[in-house]
Amino acid sequence: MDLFLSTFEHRIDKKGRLSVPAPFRSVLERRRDPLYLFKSLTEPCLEGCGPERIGQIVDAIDSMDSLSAEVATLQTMLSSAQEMKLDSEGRIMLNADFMAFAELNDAALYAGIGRSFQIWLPDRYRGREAEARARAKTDGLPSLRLGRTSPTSSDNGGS
Amino acid sequence: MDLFLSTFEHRIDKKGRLSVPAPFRSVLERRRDPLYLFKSLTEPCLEGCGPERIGQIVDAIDSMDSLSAEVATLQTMLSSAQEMKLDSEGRIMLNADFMAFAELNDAALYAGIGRSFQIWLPDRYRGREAEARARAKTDGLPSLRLGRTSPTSSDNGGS
DNA sequence: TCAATTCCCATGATATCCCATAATATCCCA
DNA sequence: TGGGATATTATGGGATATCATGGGAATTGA
Repeated sequence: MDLFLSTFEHRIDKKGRLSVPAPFRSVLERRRDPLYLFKSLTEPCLEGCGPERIGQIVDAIDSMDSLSAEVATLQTMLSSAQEMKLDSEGRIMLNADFMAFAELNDAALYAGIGRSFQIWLPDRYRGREAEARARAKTDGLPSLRLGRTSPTSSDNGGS
Repeated sequence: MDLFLSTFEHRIDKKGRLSVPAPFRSVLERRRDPLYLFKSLTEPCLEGCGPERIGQIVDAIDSMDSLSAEVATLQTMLSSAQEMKLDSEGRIMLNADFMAFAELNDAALYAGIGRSFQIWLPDRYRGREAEARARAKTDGLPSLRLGRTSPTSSDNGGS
């Protein structure tokens, strides 16, 4: 299984070009996948993935009640999605909408989160990371009971 | 079952290279596993493991509510995780983020803890070990509840 | 025609490959 | 069982390849 992992900070040059991290490129190339970007629904960042994740969203919409609010939400994701073409050096160009949405200017931070990755304003990302680590220290780690979905964390700080 | 056990101290050379202890390498080779490192969520050290642990985190994220704080925590783990490529001599290169996080400079201490291992600043590790032994002397041994894998040490004295 | 892309090449920094070496551990055979 | 021979390990250095990045020129599009 090859995944998008680790973080990379890259500059956005005057022409608006941004290198895709080489490890991310090789994941996509190995799968012969194009790269899609879309605006995150919940955070001020962009999300990147291959076609299979886009397909999952499309399938989810097909299987849901077309009148539900959730469908509208997923459609919003799709309508911001865009297939990115890489130049011969492995760079993408972010359109003005993407740049404004994530409030990027001259640098971007890629954060690999497994099957997809995010693109953040570097300082904003680092702030979030610090928060998450502080939370983990006080609240403890999420229990990794694998193969089980138990969002009901009846957690208690029991020593 | 082969496990990561014992401790090893190795130098980090001027190029940032660090040998992986031969016993740890042979565990990974026997399983044909690549090596992953990520920043600990609770301690100033790096954690090393095989792909199955990473896969568990990815799957856990997919099965949880994407807005929960726990997902954010798990994503923080993944975005610091990295597949390490070993050179022909069995060394890894620690990036600047890893070095800074664990406050390493010219030496590192590997501590095998079974299914995974940790990488520490040697002096800091030895301090923790002394504390743990002192605690055991006053508090007694934790009861060994077998059959549980919990990498979390839920409470730790401040530091 | 002008502006915005896309293509192509240049470059410095950095990682990777390959070789060498000293110290230690392991083997082998008397 | 001992002790020399051989392999393994950790470590270092030079040469080479890769990567991120920048800029000029060609191309597109309106």
